[in-house]
Amino acid sequence: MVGGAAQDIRGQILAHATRLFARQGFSGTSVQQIAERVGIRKPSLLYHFKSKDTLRREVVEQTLQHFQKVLPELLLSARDHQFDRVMGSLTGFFRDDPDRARLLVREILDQPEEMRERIAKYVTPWVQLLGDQLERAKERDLVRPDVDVEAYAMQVVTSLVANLAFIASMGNVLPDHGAHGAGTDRVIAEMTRIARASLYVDAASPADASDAPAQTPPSRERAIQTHADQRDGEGKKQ
Amino acid sequence: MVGGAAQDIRGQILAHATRLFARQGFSGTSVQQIAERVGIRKPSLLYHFKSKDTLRREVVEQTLQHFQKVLPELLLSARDHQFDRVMGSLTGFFRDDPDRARLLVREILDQPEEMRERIAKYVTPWVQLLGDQLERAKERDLVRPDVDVEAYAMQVVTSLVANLAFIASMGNVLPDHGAHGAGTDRVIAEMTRIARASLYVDAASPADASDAPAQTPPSRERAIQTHADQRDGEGKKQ
DNA sequence: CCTACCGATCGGTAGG
DNA sequence: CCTACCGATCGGTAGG
Repeated sequence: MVGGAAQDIRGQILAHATRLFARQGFSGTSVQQIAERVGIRKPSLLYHFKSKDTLRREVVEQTLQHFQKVLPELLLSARDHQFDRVMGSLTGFFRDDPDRARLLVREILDQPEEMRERIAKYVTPWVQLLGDQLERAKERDLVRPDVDVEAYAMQVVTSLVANLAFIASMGNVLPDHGAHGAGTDRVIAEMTRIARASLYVDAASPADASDAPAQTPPSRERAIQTHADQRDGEGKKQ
Repeated sequence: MVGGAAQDIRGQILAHATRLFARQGFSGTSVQQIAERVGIRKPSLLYHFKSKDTLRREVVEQTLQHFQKVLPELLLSARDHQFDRVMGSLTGFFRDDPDRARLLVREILDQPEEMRERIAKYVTPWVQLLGDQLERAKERDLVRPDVDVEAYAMQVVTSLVANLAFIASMGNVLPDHGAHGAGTDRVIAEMTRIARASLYVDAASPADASDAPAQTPPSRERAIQTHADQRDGEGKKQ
């Protein structure tokens, strides 16, 4: 309640700054430009954020915090199964606002030191948690023995962010054959397939009945193929 | 011979511009900064390239032309086998000068329209050629039937460029366990493994005779696993 | 949140 | 390839 309107302005500044930094880059965007979109003067903006660089930091922090807030439920609710669900949710975060992906890629290039720290803070814990789960799945012979679980997890995140950032900027480069025209979906589908196929041991090797917990007809139930086509609704360009 | 020295200056400008654009971005780099490194004055630089934007275009064009000049031999000499060799050479191009990767990523974000055209010109033909080869390998049951060959090829290139650009900027994010500290190799090794494992049909599954077409112990001859462990020397975490 | 204003730097041109 | 110089814009401050 207190300062509700001021909060709103701060939020507007952050929102417009995110958009512009993502699309034009930090040094390609002037404080003046951001202020214009918000509908205030430049010195007023600099009252809320005491420098352009402060604004940049808060924009990035906000994006990563949102990521951190949303990620846990996805990964924790998904054990070693539900592969497509995890991929779909992860993809969804960046699809909901592709500027997030563009912003992160730009920051990696522009502020590498800072981003190293932020990744250590926001991403690495989850990569390690996922890595542990995969390591256990490996012991149960569900995951290929030669997977470098940490590098794999990091790779999936990297591909995802890069792909979404690139598509957001230039659209899909693949020729759109077929009537449906959703090239983005095609890229994401193949990316998901690659991630899945390179992770799991292929169709059951019969002999590991010894190994697998008794309960299961192991490879089939894996729930992994569930939504192989998970994104129908939104990103579609029709 | 004619204008040899002038050519040299032009080349120096291009070289320093590539470096600076890759590391600081286009709008984060001033003409003055480039001129300083070359050891000339700003107006002299603008005699060789009539605007900053012209310089940018030539920098990008030069990088892509080098790529185009070097790629054919790699891909043509490699048929459906020699997977690791192709990946290695492709990786090598960007490893030789990681600024190439950073520059391309930046251009995708900064000049998406232009990059769409350039990718269509420089990359798509090779993606399609590779796609054709993979499609044939698919008919011979070497490649997984569900691979989207074009999307796959594009994905491999995208991952490669993104990974190298990120590593060039921030180094490796993975904890360096093991004494040697070559985290880059580890990332590239896992990226290569993912690309290979998600492409080829897996090693013969003994008991699924029921499932598999009668014909084949197909997977053995594949020549594909040649260097399946090409990261022994370097990337291994030991 | 504003007007007024700062020094610094930007890309680029004139003119030789 | 240089000196000299241009108008425009940059991030930011003073002061209210």
